[in-house]
Amino acid sequence: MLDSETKAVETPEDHAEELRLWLRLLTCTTLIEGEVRGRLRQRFDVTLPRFDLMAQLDKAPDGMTLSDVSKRMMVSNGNVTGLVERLVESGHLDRRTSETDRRVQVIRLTKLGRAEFRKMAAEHETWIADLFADLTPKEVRELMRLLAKTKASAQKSAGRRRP
Amino acid sequence: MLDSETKAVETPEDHAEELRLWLRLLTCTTLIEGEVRGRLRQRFDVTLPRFDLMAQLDKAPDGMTLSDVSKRMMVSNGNVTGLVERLVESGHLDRRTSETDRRVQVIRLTKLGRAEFRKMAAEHETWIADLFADLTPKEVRELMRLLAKTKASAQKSAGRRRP
DNA sequence: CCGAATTGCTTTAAGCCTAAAATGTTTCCC
DNA sequence: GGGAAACATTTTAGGCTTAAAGCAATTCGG
Repeated sequence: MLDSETKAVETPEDHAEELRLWLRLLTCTTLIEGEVRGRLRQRFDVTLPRFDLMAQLDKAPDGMTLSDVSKRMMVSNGNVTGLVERLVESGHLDRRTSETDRRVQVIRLTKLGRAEFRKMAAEHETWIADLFADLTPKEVRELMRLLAKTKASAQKSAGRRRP
Repeated sequence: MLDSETKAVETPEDHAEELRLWLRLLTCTTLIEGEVRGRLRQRFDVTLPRFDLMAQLDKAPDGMTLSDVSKRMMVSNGNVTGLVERLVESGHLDRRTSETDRRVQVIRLTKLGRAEFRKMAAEHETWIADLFADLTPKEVRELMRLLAKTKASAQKSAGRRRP
């Protein structure tokens, strides 16, 4: 029975490499996220989730539904409800019920919201550039490619479990 | 004054590439994290933060202080306090005050905690392997390298602001 | 020594986040 | 048309998370 040697049938497979990769990916994200969170708070007294939500809306001049936002931000529906509530309260968002479908809420940035967001976004972009400053343009491109592939792989795997 | 043309002094620099890279990094992490969180809950009825904390302790048979855990997990002190409280309550952790420094709390996995963690970790490793399954070994290595560089770059940048 | 930092941890207040159940609305299809 | 299924959002209950303030214990500099 040479097969058992060549095929390593019973060997519990070693996935330590992938595990380390995942931990490193998580570390990078946590590190950068924490840095951005702190700067947003100090410079603009705004939370990261609020900034993220405004970033979504800035790309959609005609507004978005709560479901759209929820999918884009990859957070739960209930989460968006609360986030929007606070941003409407502070005058950054405008929210109205759709006239064609009364289930749907459409939200937009107010003039104030847009102005404040643009100011923050400009600075935010320089922070990100600085955080990634040691990567060469080529490395940035390669990282983009590998992360795109990672995303596709993860989506496929997630889909297999919950189709 | 040809300088202004050749040097592009006033051009606001374009960092769109880095920004897209950051968003992609964040997407990958959020995607995988959400998947792992859901599986841990469904299979073992445990939360991701609890699993992460136990993972730290599994690597430290002699226990760790709360500060150590806080640094390793990159979360706030107060966060660890609450997390540990609940895990001691459920019998997974043992906590005692250091005899040489009465400020310090040393925590360890209990026998139960270790047994349960090992069971979860084994399965967890296969999930991660599956999520990254479409990457070749070479791509995994390259991604590791680029993320290491990213981490170093981000740490340097963070250090510049808060030394 | 002894007071002043520093360190390790906890508390507090506020906000973020999820899963699951509930509510109201629309669509589908017989 | 009318009930069932699907959909969009909100509510609920519980847990996570942070920044900042507070409390003890230790260390450090004079």
